[in-house]
Amino acid sequence: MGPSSIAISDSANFYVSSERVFDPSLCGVPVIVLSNNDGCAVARSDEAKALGIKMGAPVHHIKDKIAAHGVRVLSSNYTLYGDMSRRVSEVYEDYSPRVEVYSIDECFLDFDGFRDREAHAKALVADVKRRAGIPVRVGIGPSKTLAKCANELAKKNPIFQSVCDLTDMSIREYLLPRVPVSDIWGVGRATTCKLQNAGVFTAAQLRGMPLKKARALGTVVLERTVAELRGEPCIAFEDVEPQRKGMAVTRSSGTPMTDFDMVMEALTAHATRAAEKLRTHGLVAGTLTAFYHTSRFKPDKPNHRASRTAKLTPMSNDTFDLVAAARRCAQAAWRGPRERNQGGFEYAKAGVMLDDLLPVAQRPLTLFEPLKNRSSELMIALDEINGRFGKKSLVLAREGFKKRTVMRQQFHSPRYTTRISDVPVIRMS
DNA sequence: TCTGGGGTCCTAGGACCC
DNA sequence: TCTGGGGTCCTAGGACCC
Repeated sequence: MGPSSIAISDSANFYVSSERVFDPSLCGVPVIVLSNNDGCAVARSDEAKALGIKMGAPVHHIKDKIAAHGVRVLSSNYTLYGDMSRRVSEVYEDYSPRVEVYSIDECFLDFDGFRDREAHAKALVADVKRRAGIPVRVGIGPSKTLAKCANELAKKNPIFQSVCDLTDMSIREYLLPRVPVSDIWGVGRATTCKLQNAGVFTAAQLRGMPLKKARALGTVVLERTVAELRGEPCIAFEDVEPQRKGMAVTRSSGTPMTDFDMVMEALTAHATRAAEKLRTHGLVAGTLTAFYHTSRFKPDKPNHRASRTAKLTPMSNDTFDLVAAARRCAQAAWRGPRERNQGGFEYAKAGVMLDDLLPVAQRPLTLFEPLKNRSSELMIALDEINGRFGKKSLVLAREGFKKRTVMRQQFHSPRYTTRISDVPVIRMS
């Protein structure tokens, strides 16, 4: 049985807010945080949003704005954000018996049984600000979708002072006609278009759509959304983390990859990282897919997308196994003889995806497998060395020694919370 | 010059089987 | 001459999310 009152708390401009905790000079001024490779803006402060900087805007498209308004630009610092996320959810634990971590900056909270939900939420908002330094907003409702609607309303209307409660029917009657369908959780661009063509523009109108019609127009997902808008919860509260099904490590390359060895260096780095991720989660993978492709933003240049899948038998989380599989895939998909790139392709992105994941303990043994796995000790040593001396201290030679595959991260802030050497020295006088 | 990365779920359609 | 129907499993691709 799920809770009959659900809250969702989300952090405002989470990456920017995290940076501001440790660098107050970022407060009150426009700030953006960039994606990997410093490619585009993935987080913006309110001031940056006010300048018209859009989510996902390529940096080179907005460089005039950045210069003209003195926008502060930061590379993403996921170590910091991950740690701040943990601090915020620790506060949530004090305000709800059940917390579902939904994303790095959002948690669902079981809000059942609190006498004054709004006061409780406001206390939570103040406490997160005090203990973690992060501003959050809370939406409350009888289903996840209505809680999300409430959260949207709290975000967009300062009048709510960071908390909006849609549990009450009469309040829903007043507010749902004011929520556009495009703002509803689970309704994206394609569905918005279909709904509008059918004359459905608001959350209240969508709520009134017959379930069968919703299913025909969309899928079972839209049907669930309609039910949830009516206050009938269909999406479970998941406070135990479900077994993950796949994982991926993919990157755009700073410079175009023009020969097999360059592609293979990137794939080696990604397969290595993927194997590390598997080991941290105590998992093995049964399938590996390697891909590489040219840039979709250069339609005038020769275009090629390559992707191959290999079975990992036995299932594995060993760096050498994964790199070998990635190599087989890359080679099978390579156009022309290895030494030559016959199409003159400039590959812009490469990645490794893993599927059929299983906890190590449940790994099926194969007939000819040695009882003691030689490689696991090697992998433990590898992880320990890289843990102690820093990422990529020890890598496979295949990854290459040249700096060409290193990510561009020009504006990286210090790892304030996880590296003692990064903590700024404060001089007392 | 320079355009992110990592997930989940659903559906349709093909292959295969009896 | 007549040329089924129903089930499962798998995969690719779409849509959506943050």
